[in-house]
Amino acid sequence: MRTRFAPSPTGPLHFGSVRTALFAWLAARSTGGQFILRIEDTDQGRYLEDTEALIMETLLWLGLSWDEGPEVGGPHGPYIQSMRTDLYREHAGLLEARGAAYWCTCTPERLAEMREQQRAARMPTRYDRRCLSRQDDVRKERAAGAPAVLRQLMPPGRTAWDDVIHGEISFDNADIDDQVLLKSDGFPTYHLAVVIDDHLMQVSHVIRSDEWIPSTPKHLTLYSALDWTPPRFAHVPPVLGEDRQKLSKRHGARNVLEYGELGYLATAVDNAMALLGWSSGTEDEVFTLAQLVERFSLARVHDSAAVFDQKRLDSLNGQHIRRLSTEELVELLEFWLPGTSKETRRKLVPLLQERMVVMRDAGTLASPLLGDAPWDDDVVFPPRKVDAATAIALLDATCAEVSGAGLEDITALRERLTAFLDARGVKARDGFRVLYIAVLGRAQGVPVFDAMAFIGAEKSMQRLRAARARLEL
RNA sequence: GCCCGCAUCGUCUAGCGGUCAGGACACCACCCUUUCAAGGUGGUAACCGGGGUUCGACUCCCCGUGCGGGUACCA
Repeated sequence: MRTRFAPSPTGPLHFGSVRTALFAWLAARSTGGQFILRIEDTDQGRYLEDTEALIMETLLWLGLSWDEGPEVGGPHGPYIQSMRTDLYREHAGLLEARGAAYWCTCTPERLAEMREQQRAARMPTRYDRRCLSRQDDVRKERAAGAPAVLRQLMPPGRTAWDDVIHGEISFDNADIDDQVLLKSDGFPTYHLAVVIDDHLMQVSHVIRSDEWIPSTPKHLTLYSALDWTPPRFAHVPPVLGEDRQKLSKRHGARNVLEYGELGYLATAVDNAMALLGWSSGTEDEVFTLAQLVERFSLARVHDSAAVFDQKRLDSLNGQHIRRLSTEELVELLEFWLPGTSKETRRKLVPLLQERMVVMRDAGTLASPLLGDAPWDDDVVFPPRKVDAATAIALLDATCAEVSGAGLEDITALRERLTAFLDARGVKARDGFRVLYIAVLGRAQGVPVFDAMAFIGAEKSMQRLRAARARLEL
């Protein structure tokens, strides 16, 4: 199977567009085929500087490498449409010679007016083929330098195909417009370019977003006029935002790369995207990219739109973090806990791993251990169910224990302090909250005794005494 | 307006004529527990509506409704 992802460089990639890329990539990889990246920059007006680089960076971050495309090249290049204009013009000429396309000199103004009238008459809006019946005049106008476009001549009949996702879909050709193939600036439209490129690049399965369904008959007609065997089409449903609107740039859809900056693992993002419209058929849902390759099949891709759920991503990210080996996490943490040694991170991992939702959480969790533990002003101290006298006694007892027995055996330390609280009729869960606040500056976080062992006896006692001082005021 | 697609818990989904309609996220409760998490157990929660077809419809067909998309010299 040969698939491709063909984005236009009009902005960063969001969850919806990357999901389509993931499916195309997975389809190719899971069948031992090739994945092609092609940049569709035929619209000069919407082109946005630097987005090719952004697109490639995004795909690479997610682990979606391409076999053919920009940078890596390939046997069917170039893989940037603006560098293939000769190819498009050549085939456009062929189409014209075969009577499958004709020139049109209608002005945008006339076209707009025509559509307005059709709409007012409750008719479908389509080009009325005025120029088709006056081709001699059109030829003269073009010779005189009049701007013109090449239009596809939609033949009568019906066009149908067996969509991989949707099954049989068919259109009455009469409902389909004579699509512009070559714009007056000489550039091809998407419709011409996509057909030529997919064929020349030997794409076997066109996996693209649902929104292309209405133009597929145009493409199929082109394949037929060119005497080419069309590829299979797989139109994947859209990804919707919480507002049930299709994810789009103007709708605040986030640049996928931002998830990385927020501390999401690429593999978790891949996993979350795959689950939007695909399911394994088993009850397993947590997969790495490699595991997705093993299980993926286009046949199990859904045909209805999916609403993106951030909570689900969070959950998946936490699960992927927990599945990391200590060494893997130690590596990854280097970026999130700058300035720490590998040894330090190794000691931290057991305390952090099961508490992180995103990598960024490591910083929050570890900060009281790596630096100061600023007091959280919202915290109630002493905490509920513990009076000041008990809190002071506990703090003193802890200090005495630490200076005496040290922090070698925190299990024994905990047991002695539990007994201490017991004797005073205070539940350990309530009493120890005092220690959490004293040591971490807040009521929750990594386990206190581990925290004390980490920062050492000296610093621990300092914090315990500082907390005690607050109670005496 | 015209054309096309889609429709199961709040969300992602399993289901492919006969199921107590299953799982996950979220939510709630309990257990575990030095906090918070994690983990465990249990719970609340769904087949858009109406007609058919059939002994039997979530599953098939039709209509309606809703949502999404297309209707550009944008992709």
